[in-house]
Amino acid sequence: MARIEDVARLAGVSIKTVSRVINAEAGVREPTRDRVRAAIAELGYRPDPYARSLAGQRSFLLALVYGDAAASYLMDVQKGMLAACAERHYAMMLCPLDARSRPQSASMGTAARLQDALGRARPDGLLLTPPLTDDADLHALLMSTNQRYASLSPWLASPDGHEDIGARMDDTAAVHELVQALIERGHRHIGYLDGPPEHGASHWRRTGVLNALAQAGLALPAQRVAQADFSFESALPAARQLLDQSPPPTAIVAANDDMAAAVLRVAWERGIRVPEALSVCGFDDSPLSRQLNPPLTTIRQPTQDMARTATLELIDLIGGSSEGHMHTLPYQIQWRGTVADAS
Amino acid sequence: MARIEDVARLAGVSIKTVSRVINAEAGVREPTRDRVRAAIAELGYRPDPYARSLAGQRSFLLALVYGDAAASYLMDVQKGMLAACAERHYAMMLCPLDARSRPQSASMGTAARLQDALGRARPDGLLLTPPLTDDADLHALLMSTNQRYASLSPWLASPDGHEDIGARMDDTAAVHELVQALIERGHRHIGYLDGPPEHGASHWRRTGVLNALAQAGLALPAQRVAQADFSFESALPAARQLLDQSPPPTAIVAANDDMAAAVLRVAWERGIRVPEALSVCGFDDSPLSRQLNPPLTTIRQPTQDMARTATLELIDLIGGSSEGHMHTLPYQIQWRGTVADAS
DNA sequence: CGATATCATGACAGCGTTGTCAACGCGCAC
DNA sequence: GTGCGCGTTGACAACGCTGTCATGATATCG
Repeated sequence: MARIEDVARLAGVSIKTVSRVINAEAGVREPTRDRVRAAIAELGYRPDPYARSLAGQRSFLLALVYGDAAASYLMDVQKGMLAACAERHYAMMLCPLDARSRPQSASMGTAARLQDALGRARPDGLLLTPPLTDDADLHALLMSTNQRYASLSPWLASPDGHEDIGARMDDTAAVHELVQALIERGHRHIGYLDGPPEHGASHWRRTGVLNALAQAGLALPAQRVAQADFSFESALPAARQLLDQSPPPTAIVAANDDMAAAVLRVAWERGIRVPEALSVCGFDDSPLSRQLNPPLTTIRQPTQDMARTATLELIDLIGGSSEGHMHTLPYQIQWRGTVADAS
Repeated sequence: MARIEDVARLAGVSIKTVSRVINAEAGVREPTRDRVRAAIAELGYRPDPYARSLAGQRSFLLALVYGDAAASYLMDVQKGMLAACAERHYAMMLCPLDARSRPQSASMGTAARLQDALGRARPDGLLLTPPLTDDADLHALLMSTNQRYASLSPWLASPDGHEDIGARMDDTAAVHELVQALIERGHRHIGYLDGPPEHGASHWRRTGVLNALAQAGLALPAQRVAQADFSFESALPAARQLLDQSPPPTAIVAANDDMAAAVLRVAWERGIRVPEALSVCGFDDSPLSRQLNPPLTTIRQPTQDMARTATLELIDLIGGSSEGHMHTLPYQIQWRGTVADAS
């Protein structure tokens, strides 16, 4: 494998000049630069990333930090982040903080597990995905160690003066718009299938339901709300509970697609026709939503774009060319086969 | 941040001895080892991974190399690989080779893209997932650069003398068993929804169908086979094509769950009742298969275990404690609601 | 009891880059 | 002609570890 020294010899310059060319630093005359580039190409030289990291105090490595999340969501996050990494010549590593991936550390908190993982490879920055964006210990650790990081969702209970960095979408507005449309189509008995209350996602989406109902002069009685943990299985009993009420809801909004699928399952089991007798809405626009029968009405979250945007923001933050912003990306309601006028 | 020198001073030993303790090398007396460990704990010392990589010529980094694959499958692969990495103190990076993640390199072949990616971070070993396991250029590149790697599926067209390393399952036997059971339940008109012919997965699964039919004295006429690319969308026209034949098939086996979902969609559109009028089977046991209505009969692939096993094998290969084996893990047929006796 | 083998430990030279700072060459002003 | 400043380049010391090999201490053996 060629080293920088070989390139320098071939180009007839010092290794420092080669280093300058590699790092696109100023102060190298164009002809010299060209000679060096030619030498690099001829030798097929690739700078050793470890030597670079050691000497330069930066690794060109970003880590994706995540807990338990739906496969399709996480996959989109990875794609977006990888796209940004490819654009800026960064590499990307995975840093799962859920207990299952690291059985031996089940007793540690998320912050401790993160610290442990960061010892093994030292990324220049981190991208946090929900629900970890609501983990106060994690924020505290990252801020105290002066780690650069971006988030894919604002910190729900962030202290005063904290500025989120990354990208988000307006969950509340999206759900508001969705529920408003349901109301316009005649629905008055609308059920809501919520996620864990400590998750920002649950909070913002629930707020959207409440706002839309309140605006129409409607209330959300306790028996029209059920709670689960965003998983299909956990949502089955919750969906049954909602459908057991009388009068039954004519529409159910779930905080994500997996839970909406559970509503569809229960309706199928009971012979309740969707959308004729029951409208169902999800959130995420996962592949699942298109594969269900009938296809699910849901809110498209621009997950890939958000991840890419947040990652670029993170890279700029690391490079010092930005102080860090939180970008808000547009959602889109996907009207599909699970919604009809209230009968 | 503490360095090895600080630990050495505190423990009253040389840095080399600390290095020995960190790397669990032999030749350090137990009391000394304890003093060093205590010093490490007291300082909260974490060896710098880049210095380690530079000096030691190894990175404790593994890369997952993949092309286009279903989200849930890839997620399981990641989980299994991450579990193995955590056990052995390796870090893991992602190396997607599909064109979308690296738009600017759309014109490069997979081998060239891999080479490009390997320049950015130099993993000690790679894990290849299908369908890249069938990419001859990739194998050639890896073997010529003497890279260690393992695969999650054998190389379909491997040259003589090539020994696959990693983990697999017996696709052919699984599908054989599944189709045999369909035949026993009275099905005689069985359709098969195939994947791309150049994929090993397509080949082995199709072979399973053929074997089972042949064993029962049945043939697989051309009009009972349709082809798609493993995606839901691509399988919709293929499913229609199968159901347009007369007599229509009483059962359709798809080469994966997404394509089986497409069969369910078309049946739903046409009012064909599943399983009463049509039995449907998938392959993968993805979350989707459980969320469809009715839930899909499918073959459980122990993806996570396979990935973990293959990764451990890879690590042993890197460490020289194994010459590399291909492990075969057991499958399991998940009988669910989409199969009934032929009417 | 001395010679030799074995074990535990340390000194020191890399590993392949980047950062710092000095040196050099050249043009321009006085 | 001399001096100054700027743009360009290079020498060399880090960066924080591991590998090699020498050294001293201890155990083994005849």
